[in-house]
Amino acid sequence: MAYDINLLEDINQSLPGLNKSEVKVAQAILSDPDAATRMSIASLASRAGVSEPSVNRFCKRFGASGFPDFKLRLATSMVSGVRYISRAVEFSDDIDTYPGKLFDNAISALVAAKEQLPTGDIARAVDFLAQARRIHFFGLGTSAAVTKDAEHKFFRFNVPVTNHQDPLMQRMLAAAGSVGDVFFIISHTGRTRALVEVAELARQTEATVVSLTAPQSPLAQESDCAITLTIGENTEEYLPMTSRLVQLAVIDVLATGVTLRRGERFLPHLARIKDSLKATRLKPGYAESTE
Amino acid sequence: MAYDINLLEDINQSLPGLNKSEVKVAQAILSDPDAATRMSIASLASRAGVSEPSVNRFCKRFGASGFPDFKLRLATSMVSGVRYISRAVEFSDDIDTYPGKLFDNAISALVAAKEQLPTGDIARAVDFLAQARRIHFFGLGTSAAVTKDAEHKFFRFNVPVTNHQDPLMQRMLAAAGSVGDVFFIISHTGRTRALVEVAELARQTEATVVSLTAPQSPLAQESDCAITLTIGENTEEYLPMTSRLVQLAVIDVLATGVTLRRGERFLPHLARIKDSLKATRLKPGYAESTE
DNA sequence: GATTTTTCTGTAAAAATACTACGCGAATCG
DNA sequence: CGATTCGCGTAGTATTTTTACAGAAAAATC
Repeated sequence: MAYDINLLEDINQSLPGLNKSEVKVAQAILSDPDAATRMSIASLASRAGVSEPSVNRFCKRFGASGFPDFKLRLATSMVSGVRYISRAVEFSDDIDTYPGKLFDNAISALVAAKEQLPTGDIARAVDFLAQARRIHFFGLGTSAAVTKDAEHKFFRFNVPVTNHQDPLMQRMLAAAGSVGDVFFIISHTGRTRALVEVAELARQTEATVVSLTAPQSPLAQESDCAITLTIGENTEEYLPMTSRLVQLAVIDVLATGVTLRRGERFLPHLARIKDSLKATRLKPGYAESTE
Repeated sequence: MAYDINLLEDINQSLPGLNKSEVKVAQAILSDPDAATRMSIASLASRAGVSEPSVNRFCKRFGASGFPDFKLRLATSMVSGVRYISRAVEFSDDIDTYPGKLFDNAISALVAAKEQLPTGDIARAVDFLAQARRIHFFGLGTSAAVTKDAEHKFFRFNVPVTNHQDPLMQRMLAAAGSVGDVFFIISHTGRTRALVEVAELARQTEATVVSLTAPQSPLAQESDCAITLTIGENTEEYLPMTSRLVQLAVIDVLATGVTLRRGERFLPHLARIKDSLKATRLKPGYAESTE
């Protein structure tokens, strides 16, 4: 139901072009939007100092079918509004505020990513990965941690997996690519020269280049299959945060895709890998995960 | 207004303990929650095959003041675009289902973690980290990728940071700990013997042990400061997923905490680090992130 | 197994809420 | 200055929601 992402913003912006009574309604809503979602049309009218039909007209002006519908939109747009915007950490934030903000940002990044998942490309990437004879995960900087995680997931599929941060190693391996080699390159910007060049080198061989990066970036263009996502990394921030989370989630999706492709008979294999860790644990109580 | 984030999940879970007609209402809502937010109580009642008061009672049972209030909650709880119900991936899932499920799981893990954040422990951990003379990030298995990320964040604070996956290196460093050394140990289970032993070794020195792990785990008990979270890693799954995401988010929180502690005069330093990457990019258009 | 008690559920009426039609008054334009 | 348009509120109507109550079903007790 693609409602307006931010109805409040809309109201605020159209404030100048509104009638006298409509302005009153707008102000009443803006002054306490949360309360507005729980009021009856009568209460809101009296709080704004106007008549009920004025409120109703106001609602219709903003595309709602009536007052209840308007309240619904207002409520939903506020949730998403909180999620999508204005959660930058300030220096004045204390311990009770900034952790929540950071989590909200992370959550909204995932929500946003979920909505723009390029399913087709993911399916193709799964194809490539499932059939790979060998997989190389390459990334630099922050994305290096993601490739490490990817390595950790994919070795389970009984495919040789490498993971290099050294650009020279990356180049050599890329140049030595052959049929069945998949070079999986992760770069948030898709503009890191070293990685784009690796992609170019690999393309000149028979190998396949799959990337997880930004749309229309040089890296995406150099790839046989590019999974591209626009992640609103808060540009104010000096520490990169949300992009890795999304990248990791995508890696999860790909690993799961390959698992599904392998079918149920593959589960015992995964279970064996997991069980192998039991002995490393104190009190074998529950030994669920790899860590 | 802290509504339940996952009203749908709530409904789904209380399904067994409901009356006959309430079950009907629940099913009607669950089958198309989006439509339910736009229906009148009469339509919903007839669709569910019950009377209007039954719907009303149903709403009140879930903490709403009445039907309109219930619709509001339902709508807001759904906005996040997340069907918290989905959960486990099935082998019958296709490309259009399982990615969404995985993202939903990731999102709900973060939401859950956000609600149980041990703020006090986080504040103490930030204290330790901000004053550290040296920081060692240790983890094994999946958590190793997280420590890699942590290393990547914390070196920016001009503190020597190490990150070892080799248990022997970990032990030696731990044994050599001294005042000002912080050993930050990440383990989802908190029962990995090698890591618990490292914590013990470090505790015997003047160093500080901070851990990110499970509540009441041996590792948590061996720590000067333990950030503990219960993360519902789906035990059916054979690939660990959500725990790393949460761990990464917590690392973000800690890094941000240290940044805030350093104050605004520290920003230019971070900006310089970021700028240093510009030269590695093609078309210097926008060079926002470390990757 | 019958009876009492409790719990559930629907009917119907009352209350609350939202909408429409209409008309008055102010602003605008000729 | 008059005519027209537009904005706004009043009052009535329609819709929706809630409450009160009573019958039916289920559970508990004897």
